[in-house]
This record gives sequence, structure tokens and C-alpha cells, in this order.
Amino acid sequence: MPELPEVETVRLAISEVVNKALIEKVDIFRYDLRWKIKHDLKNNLEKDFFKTPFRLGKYILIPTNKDNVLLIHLGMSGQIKIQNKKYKKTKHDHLNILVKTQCNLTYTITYNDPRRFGFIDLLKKKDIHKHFLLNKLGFEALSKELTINNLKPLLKNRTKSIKNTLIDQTVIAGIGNIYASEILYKAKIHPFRSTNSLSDIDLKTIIKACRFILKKAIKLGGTTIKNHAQPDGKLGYFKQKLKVYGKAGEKCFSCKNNIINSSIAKRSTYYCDNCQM
DNA sequence: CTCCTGACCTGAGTGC
DNA sequence: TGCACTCAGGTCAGGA
Repeated sequence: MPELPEVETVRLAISEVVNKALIEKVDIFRYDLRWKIKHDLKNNLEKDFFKTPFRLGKYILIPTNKDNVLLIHLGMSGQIKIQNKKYKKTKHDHLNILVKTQCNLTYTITYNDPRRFGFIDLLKKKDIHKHFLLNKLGFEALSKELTINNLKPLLKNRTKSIKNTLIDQTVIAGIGNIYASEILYKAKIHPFRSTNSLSDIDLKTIIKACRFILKKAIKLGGTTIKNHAQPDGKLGYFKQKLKVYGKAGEKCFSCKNNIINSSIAKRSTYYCDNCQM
């Protein structure tokens, strides 16, 4: 499911219930996600208190009073569900966190992930930037650090296509396969263009399109293709705003040519061959 | 370094 | 109904 807008949607929903909440109970049903969940995660988390969650790329991080940080990655098919009714286990629920808020409300936060490409870990606050999943992340897609000057040195030796570069988390953190196509369509840049062939103006246009598309998608709760849902069960409504992703054979909104689907690095890439140069 | 492939998993959809 | 096959929002390790 989850690229930056979906992860941010989930983070915002988690924030509503975990801030200053007591972690009453942690239940782990399956340890073997993309990597094994640490066996002491349960003991190190219970009876601690959550603070305000933040996000790095596609990772959700929830600090605690004891200076631990709970890391959540949703992989391809991960979902977070937040419920205040009695919990009933469903298929592919792998982990539950029972929290009690300051107002004494109780919520079950459930991590569900059919493909188990996601991951959950607990790390020390001081080790965040040393963590093997976080230490190579590039510039945050929505941060002020994403500028031409910062990007240029990273891109100058890259010969692969700009589409492939955009989903490289060590360059820009947060963009995935759906939004890479959407951003390049918005920027009118052809996805096959080699990265180091782009001019400053091209890069500027891409950065602008990136901010525009991602912000708009967050406003609409992300994109639901298959698995993604907001933690309260609502879908992500950016799907209705997609211009090219999943639209092979349909007419381009601008020039009425057919949208093309073509593989780049074995991942489907949608574009208009006429509008994108 | 950079780039490419295969691997990790389950489920939905398609065609015979 | 069954089976074989393809594809899916991610990302790491290993090798060229």
C-alpha cells in the first residue's frame, strides 16, 4: 500500500490516540515479518507511555517516555487499525497494542499485513539515525531540504531513468511507484529520461510537482488501490485524482492520446508519451 | 559508486 | 471448479 501520503495518513490517525497514552498491553501473534520482531519488544514497551509520532520517509516512529522509539513500516500490504470496541482477531493480524489515553479511553491498535513485507522494531532514541533502515534515507520529500542544490550532487552520476531515481529512498524519502508516475506526469517529464540529463529547470519542476501531488494526496487520505485504508476503515480518496497510474489505454486528460504502461526496473510506469518530454 | 536481479510473502485476477 | 500464471503500493543483499 503505502507511500508517503498513506503513511502520513496513518501517522495522523495514530497521533489522535497515542499521545501521552499508557501502553497497557502488547500482543505479538507473529514475529516473522520482513525481519524478526525482537522478542523483548513486548516487555520493553508495556507500562511505558507514547509521545507524539513522527515520520521519516515511509517509516512511522513513535517515541516513548523511556526514550525508546517504536518503528513501524507497512511494506506493501500493511495496515493499521484503531478500534475502541472489543478486539476480534482477523486474518493477518500480527501485533496488537492496547493503549489507554489520558481521558481513560481504551484503544486497540492492530498491525495487519498479509504479505509480511512490513516490519516493526523498537530502538533507542539516540540510535534512530544509526538504524539499518533509516541511516541511508535521502531528503524528505516534503521538507525544505529537498532543493535543487541539495539534489544535484546526488544525481550527477546517475544514468538510470528519473522514474527509477524518484523511488530510490536514498535520494528522496517517501515517493513510491504510484506517485512517481503521477509526479512526472504533473511535471511533464518523460519517465525514461536519464536522471543526469535533467536541467535545473526540469528538477525544479519535479520538486514542485512532488510537493503538489503528495500534499494533495495527504489531504485526501492517500490512495486506495487494494489494501490501504485509513486506520478508522475509511478508504484513501486520492485514487479518484490519479491522472495516469493504473490508466493504461485511457485518454490523457490534456492531449487525449492514450496513456501508456511500460516497465521500468520491472515496475509498471504510466505516462503520456505526447505530454511528457 | 551505480545499476540490475532475485528474493521475501499472500491474494486477486485472468485464461485455459 | 481447478490449475497455472501474472501482477501488486517495498526494499534488501549480492553481484556485475
